[in-house]
Amino acid sequence: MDTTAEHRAPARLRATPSWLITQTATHASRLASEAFDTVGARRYHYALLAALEEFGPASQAELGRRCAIDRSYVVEAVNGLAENGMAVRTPDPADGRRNIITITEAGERELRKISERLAEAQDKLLAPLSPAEREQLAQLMARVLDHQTRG
Amino acid sequence: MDTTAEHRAPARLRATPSWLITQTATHASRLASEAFDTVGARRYHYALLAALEEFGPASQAELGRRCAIDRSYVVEAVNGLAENGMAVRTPDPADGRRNIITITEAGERELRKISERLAEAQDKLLAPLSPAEREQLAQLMARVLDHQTRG
DNA sequence: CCGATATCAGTGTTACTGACATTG
DNA sequence: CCAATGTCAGTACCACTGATATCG
Repeated sequence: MDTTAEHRAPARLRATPSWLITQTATHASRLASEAFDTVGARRYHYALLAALEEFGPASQAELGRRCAIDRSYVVEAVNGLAENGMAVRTPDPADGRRNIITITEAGERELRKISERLAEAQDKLLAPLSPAEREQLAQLMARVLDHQTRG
Repeated sequence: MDTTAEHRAPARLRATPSWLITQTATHASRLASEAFDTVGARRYHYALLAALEEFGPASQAELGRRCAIDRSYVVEAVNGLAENGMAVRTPDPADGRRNIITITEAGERELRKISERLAEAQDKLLAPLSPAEREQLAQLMARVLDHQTRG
């Protein structure tokens, strides 16, 4: 975007939390994408691998629920992971509808590699905030998110 | 999305600010879109009308810079506004490259109407936060945003 | 028959890229 | 010649919808 904002945004926008959030999210996404690119990964790789590592093998539907990714998109995401040998998809012998997705060692290595790069991106994103302020922001955001997903 | 998260998201995700932000932004966008829909408006209507009202007539390039909308998208956005009689596009007599966009009275009425609906959406989004916490969140976000846009 | 699952086809929004002609 | 502007064509990511087949 060539929108190098040497001007100030309208006060109405700056006073609208949803605008601040979506705008900040754009920068967050760009920085995260750059981090993913350095290891040839995608956004959903990180999410799915994190879920598989933390909770163990899971069905695609459960992965979608965990990571807030739509079922239809989980299909493509798992395809990508399987093609790159980061996860394995096998039918569930106990339930003919399900697939069981399992993370591989390569997937676990990839997850750690992505995490390092992503941490650098977080640092760039939150550069102007102190550690305490970063924590505060994360807490507030998590509460808003919990309310939207659970409440 | 049918991802009714009765499960908890992976700790790695919840510890990643960019994930929290983009996730929250998804909900913010949805709530804002619903608000826009009630008055038949779009996201960029609000942004452009707000800039036109606050700073007066402007070129498309300047509107893009103010609102952080790409030039190529401003074209379509202004088309939409002009078709609905909310703004007028005239060539700049002083600079043959530029158009001058001016808000109409209908546009100003529309802006106020959108603002009301949008305020309700903010309330739904930030429901779990106290007024002080909402202010805190806005401040933190604005600082992050300023750092990303100004450098 | 109902509900969940995996899959696929398709839509809509929006950020972004690259190209182009025109003008300063 | 270079920079800015408006415009257009096209890409990519992702949320979301709806349909379908299968299975419990």
